[in-house]
Amino acid sequence: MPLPKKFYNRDAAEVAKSLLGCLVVKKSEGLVAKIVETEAYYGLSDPASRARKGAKIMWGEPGRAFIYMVHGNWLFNIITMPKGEASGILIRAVEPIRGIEIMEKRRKVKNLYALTSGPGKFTKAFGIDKSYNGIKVYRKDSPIYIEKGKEDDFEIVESHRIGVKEDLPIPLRFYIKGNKFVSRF
DNA sequence: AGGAAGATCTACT
DNA sequence: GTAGATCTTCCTA
Repeated sequence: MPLPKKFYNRDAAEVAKSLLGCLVVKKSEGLVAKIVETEAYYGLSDPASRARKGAKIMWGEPGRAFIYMVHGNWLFNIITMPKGEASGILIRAVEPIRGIEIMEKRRKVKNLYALTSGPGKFTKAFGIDKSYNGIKVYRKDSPIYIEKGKEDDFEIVESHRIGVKEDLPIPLRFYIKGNKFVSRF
């Protein structure tokens, strides 16, 4: 059961925290991974967000995937908040559950922990590119969707964002404490 | 048409 | 830990 659309219709930081422990599913290849690290991005008031540069990003509809290219890497975002806010969540790292062989083949690395421990690594392992831009992650018939994971017991750690030129003074990065697949500690 | 920038990755010291 | 590579989009001439 994918998470409902209204799940994303909240504050970005709230959604980011709720998303930890949830599963990303790519139906066509049977890939499943657990989300272990996220970052929240706000549109207009956020100096790090590119939403302020171009208006193309303002999809307005929560629960849609937004694919963004930087440094030759695709980054996978999910739009949150009601229309016009242009804010969203970046998936920074996941833990592979199913379809590991496919990911390994695509990534060409032998270290399991290097498979998906980074935004660009995750998209490459899942074979995500621009053609996935705008898909609805709350619909089961989408090529990729998010569903609720088991009620795992874990602690959420908050910290500053990574690699951002100009960060906001508040912590907007969230990850599962002690998880080996987090990109940085 | 050209160039700069950017939420990264990898390899090497 | 740090430098260099790499690629697409957007901005300016």
